[in-house]
Amino acid sequence: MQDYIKLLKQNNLKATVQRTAILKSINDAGHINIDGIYSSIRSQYPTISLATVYKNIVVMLEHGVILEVPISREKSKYELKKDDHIHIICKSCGEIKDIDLTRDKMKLLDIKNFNLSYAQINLYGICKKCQSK
Amino acid sequence: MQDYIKLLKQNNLKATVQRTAILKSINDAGHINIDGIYSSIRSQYPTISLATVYKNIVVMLEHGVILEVPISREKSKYELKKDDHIHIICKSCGEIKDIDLTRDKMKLLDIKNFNLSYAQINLYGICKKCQSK
DNA sequence: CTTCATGCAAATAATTTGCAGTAAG
DNA sequence: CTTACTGCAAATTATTTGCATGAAG
Repeated sequence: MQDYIKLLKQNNLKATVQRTAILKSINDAGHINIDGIYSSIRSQYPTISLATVYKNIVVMLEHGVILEVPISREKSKYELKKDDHIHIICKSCGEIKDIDLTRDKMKLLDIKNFNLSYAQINLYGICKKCQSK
Repeated sequence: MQDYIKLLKQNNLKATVQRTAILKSINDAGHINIDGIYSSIRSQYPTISLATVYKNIVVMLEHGVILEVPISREKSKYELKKDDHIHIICKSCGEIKDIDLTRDKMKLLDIKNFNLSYAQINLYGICKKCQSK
């Protein structure tokens, strides 16, 4: 829990009990959507409001504490910010597994056991035109 | 237009004027969200309803005619189904450019001119557990 | 003909906002 | 203290649904 407080302060955010609970929920799940976060926290903090979860997701995204994982035909999930990695997303159960991009030992087994139907590779940044604005 | 009719019939869908208009709108734009489709079609077919656009996006996704491009912090865009490719997405203007995965001549210039901040690589398929269900 | 799609209006779901009270630093 | 966060309720936005009519095959 101390780690989450540090993480928030490092990113210029007040460390409230709601925020640390959200980060814990995300970290425990790995990848989880808004409703999942809300219901997982409610058991511990029955008074937390859904609006608070929404507001904090926005602010933590803006401050780079978490990342959104937008998923075809589903509500976005969220993860703690970490090194670049590939998501393998099961279209049946929705489970998401991370494949780290450590060049020397990419987990080929996980990919081999996965019946791949399609890839979605998005690179985010600033295009040439916008760079010169 | 004839092409869109063929495309729809090949995928066991009735070729209505609304559907071909949606496909044309998507193809013209490359990548476009629901509202963009709706407003681009309205000038030609003022009577089309937003509900029809929604319904047809769903059915054309299910039949594999189009693909959803879910985007962090924005409404999903849609594209015609085509060979695998990478999206480079400008976080400033939202423009999406395709990078074809033709191994021999990947458009490196486009990537070089792009100020990359992060990559999002999602592989969709069926995980081992679900395969044996 | 028969089946399925359309457009409208209404229903539901998802997300955002305003504001008074409260906690963090 | 001062600023910013929370929770609630209300507002807004996004998406889905039901149904009578109309178009496609």
